[in-house]
Amino acid sequence: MTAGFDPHDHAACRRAALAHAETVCREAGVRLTDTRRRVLEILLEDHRALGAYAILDRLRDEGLGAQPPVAYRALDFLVRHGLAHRIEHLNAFVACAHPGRGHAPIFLICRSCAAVAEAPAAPVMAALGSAAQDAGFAVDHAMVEADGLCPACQGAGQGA
Amino acid sequence: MTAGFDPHDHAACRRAALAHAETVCREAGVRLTDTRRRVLEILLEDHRALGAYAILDRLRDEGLGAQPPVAYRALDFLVRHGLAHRIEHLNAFVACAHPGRGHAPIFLICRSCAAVAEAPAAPVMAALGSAAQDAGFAVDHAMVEADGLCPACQGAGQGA
DNA sequence: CAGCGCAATGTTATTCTATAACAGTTCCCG
DNA sequence: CGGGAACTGTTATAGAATAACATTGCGCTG
Repeated sequence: MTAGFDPHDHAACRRAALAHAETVCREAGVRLTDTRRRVLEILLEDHRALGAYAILDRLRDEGLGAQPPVAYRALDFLVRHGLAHRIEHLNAFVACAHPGRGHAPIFLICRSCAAVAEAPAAPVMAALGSAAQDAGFAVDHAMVEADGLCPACQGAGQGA
Repeated sequence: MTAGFDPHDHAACRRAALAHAETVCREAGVRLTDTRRRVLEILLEDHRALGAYAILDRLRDEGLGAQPPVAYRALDFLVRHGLAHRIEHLNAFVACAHPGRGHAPIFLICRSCAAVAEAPAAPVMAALGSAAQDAGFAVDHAMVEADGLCPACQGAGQGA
């Protein structure tokens, strides 16, 4: 169940993610404020990574705040609650693509169209855990990001 | 053969890495200039990630150049030739810990002492490749970085 | 050896990313 | 209604990276 590249009903996908966010926040006793919700909505527009400043520009256009901390605080919140993920390689953020699963996902990042998919992490994490154990290393958090080409961009013969 | 955490003859380790760098450059027909060599030496001082600006400070102290591009160009060169790696999660760089093997390694990063080890990548990459294939994604380059505690810091009961 | 061309360096300036610090506001709970 | 915690607004600054352009060094080829 890789989430991201497959065609799907994206309007439903967004609605579900937003509803899930409401639930998560209610259960955690935290507030999904206007700015936070709006940042999530912006990230949910498509399965693509956005930089904090790109998001900030959008917020500014909408009169929701013009300073970097506004965007960063909302993004930190979303990441903390598993509603979005940070893509280290891009210094950017994506909405979580499969609400409901507690996870440390692995990311497939298309270098042509910038789409980001989340793939099943378990086998990779197992292999990583085993390598770490051999080294006597205790893993807290693993980051797995693959650069490459998504199915659509392979078909289009993209090189960049 | 995880490289990094185990105690070892580090002087020999550095010498070998430097000799390897000479070879690689000679074979590739590129020049290991003063700045490039010096940056590699600085990275080789220990198995730890250094930011570009930390390296730049060292270069400045030694009169080898004071502007960011000096450090970035040398680092790009080293990374391009497999003599150093970029740690995305830290926006930092480490010397390659096992010269000679063509590789896309996986990194184990101690959050207490900042040591970085390279662990065998094959099983992790295999699992990742399989997940990518299921998604129809063509992987160019995979980044795997695990945060946690190295053996020494676990023993010391570190929390930060 | 002259001169061409490429690789590498030096430098200025700028952009992008991220956070510290502090003042003010809102909201919930008792 | 009062107190505290969470949230927002804003200023300022730190940190990471690159664009752009002038200059120098080096090797090759004619």
